[in-house]
Amino acid sequence: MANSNDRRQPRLEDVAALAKVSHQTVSRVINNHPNVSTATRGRVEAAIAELGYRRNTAARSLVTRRTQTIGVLASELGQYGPANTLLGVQQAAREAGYFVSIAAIKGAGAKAISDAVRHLTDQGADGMIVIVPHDGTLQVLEDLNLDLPVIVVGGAGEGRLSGAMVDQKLGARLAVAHLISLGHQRIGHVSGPLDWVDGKARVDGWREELAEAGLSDELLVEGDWSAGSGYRIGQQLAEQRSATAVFVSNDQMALGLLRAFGEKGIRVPEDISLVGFDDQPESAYFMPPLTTVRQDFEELGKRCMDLMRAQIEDEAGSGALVVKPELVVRASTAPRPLLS
Amino acid sequence: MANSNDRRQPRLEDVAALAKVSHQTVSRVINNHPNVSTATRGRVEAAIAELGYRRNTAARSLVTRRTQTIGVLASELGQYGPANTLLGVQQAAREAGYFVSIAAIKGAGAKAISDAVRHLTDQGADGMIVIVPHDGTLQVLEDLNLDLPVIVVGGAGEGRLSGAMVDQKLGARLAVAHLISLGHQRIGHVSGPLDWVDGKARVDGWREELAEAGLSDELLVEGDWSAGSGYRIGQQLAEQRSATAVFVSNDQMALGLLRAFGEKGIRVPEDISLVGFDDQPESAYFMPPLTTVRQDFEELGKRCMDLMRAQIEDEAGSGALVVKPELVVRASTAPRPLLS
DNA sequence: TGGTCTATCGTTAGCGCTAACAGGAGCCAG
DNA sequence: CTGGCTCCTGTTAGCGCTAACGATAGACCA
Repeated sequence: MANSNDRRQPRLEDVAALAKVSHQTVSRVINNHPNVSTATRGRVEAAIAELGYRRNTAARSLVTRRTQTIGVLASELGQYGPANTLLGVQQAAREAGYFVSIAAIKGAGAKAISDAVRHLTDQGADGMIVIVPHDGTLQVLEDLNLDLPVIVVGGAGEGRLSGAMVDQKLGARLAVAHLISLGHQRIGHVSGPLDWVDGKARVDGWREELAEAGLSDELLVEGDWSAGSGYRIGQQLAEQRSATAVFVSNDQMALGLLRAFGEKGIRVPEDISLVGFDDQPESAYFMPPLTTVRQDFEELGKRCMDLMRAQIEDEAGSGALVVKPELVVRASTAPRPLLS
Repeated sequence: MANSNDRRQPRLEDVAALAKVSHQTVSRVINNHPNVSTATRGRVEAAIAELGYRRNTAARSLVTRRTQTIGVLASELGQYGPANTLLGVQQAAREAGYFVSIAAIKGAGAKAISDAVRHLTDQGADGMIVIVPHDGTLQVLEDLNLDLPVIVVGGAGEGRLSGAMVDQKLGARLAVAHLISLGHQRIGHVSGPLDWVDGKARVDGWREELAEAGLSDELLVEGDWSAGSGYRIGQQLAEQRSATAVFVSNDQMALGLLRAFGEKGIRVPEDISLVGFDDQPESAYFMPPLTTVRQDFEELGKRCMDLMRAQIEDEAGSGALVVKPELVVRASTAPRPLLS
């Protein structure tokens, strides 16, 4: 197939020669400029196809000062949520003709963040999407005062740094409302770290729903998102026995609670009800299957990318910025036990 | 700080003017060429620092025909293994001064793959790392006959397409050997899809270890990696009751089995032992905590990136290509029950 | 002293593309 | 028939960088 004298990639000039036009006309065809006659357009397109021409991105970037690259700054990429958000971003980006370059960071140290940001700007990223929903990170980014569009996934909407988000507060309220509707009155909460945007928002939602029902919001314990922290907290809660239901800020911690309760002989949902958050695929196979709040991370990523595109191309943002979460009722919740 | 008349990014020329040398000398300093006197080098570096100069990647790529970008082709990026492999790749890449651009695909259709590959080559990737350990994918890639280095994570080592891998067969044998050492003789296997490289390798390991012990390898069921498939298969196995131990090809399917067994009143590990594969962080909090085979995905990604770098820069590959897995014994395995 | 060699630095060309301008053909009104 | 317009196409310059070659000065040896 390939020409054995395989010199190198064809360039505009080669296409132009074959189509008997100037290289500029070929450029016009590629970029969909008007004012190209149908006839020559056809000849050019045929030549492009024949040579298998592909535009050189570096050359184009050099002159347009655009790389068509979106940098994604992410921590915890190994986790379900961030990984799937990245997936959504990538998909939307590719459809829109953008490349996605990633920079992962461990922890949220200022240096790690600025190094990663620099890495992305060195590549000439046209914009940056941040999947590090951690207060400290936002502050560092704010201070860096970048001169390119920055979208923060789940961003708080305050200041310049914002983006699409899942309505965390609503999700939390759905969970708590579900528990209240089952008759529970002492509803605890195992939160994520409180310096994480999402963690805090879920606490707020839990509080608000309780307040409206006139219930107490005393029972709050802070975890670190990991199953291990859920396990340790579960052991404490098992000692106290002060709640009949717990809203847990993610499914992994809920798994930890489940095991701690199992070991202490506390039955879920007979003795205590549990609601998680995220709806990872595995959660349907916990014992018992976990009632949880589903958030569509992929959709979230897509929305963020759409927003990014609107900013870069100076169009009006189209889609809604808030993704609605959804309660998925399974078997870890039941009516409040009579005694207790 | 910044000059209020903030024109644009400084370029070589600006640095050169400030340091009173030619732009070429600045280029030499940046690229660590020899034959630059210490004095001028110092002046140039000072000028670079003062202006905050950063080299323009597009311009450099245009002339060097290198983008310093590694494309990562991945499916199932939402899963624990691939996501963490990507993490390792990214980390090693950044340390080596490479950018990482991703293209995710759903499924393994030939068109999806070639579109993604084209997307990466359009960006001018210097090399491609493939995290799609699926036979069909490898075939498609082979047929595309790309003229850039391609590293396949977990690659079979056959033909051009290979890369670093975790020794899957060894991992499977560790798992089975552990079960045998506990006295089990009827050891089943729930495999991953058999057209996945890893899935097949684990079946082979299971077979080999059984054969050496003179045990039967009749009990093989194919899953699809998901917890759901594990659940369905678990229900079947619970009916049959033909094995005292099952080696499951990943932790998620093991979770499904666990739940199916739990529902049928089959106790793990008292009635049946279970070994998983992967050692996801959650597996320690299953009920019971899962004995499994740990593979270090991040290390795997790093090794692949090292290999890539060696290929691009024409050095001898340094590190070992095979990462050793490790058996993690927890509570889902126990000696063979006496009756049965 | 003169020639050669080496270390250091400058000059020139060009990577492949797009923006800006220039030019020519066709059309219409006066 | 001419001026001015529109539509299409070509020519030129330059994005910021590195490779290749040229030039200069000092070192070193015969």
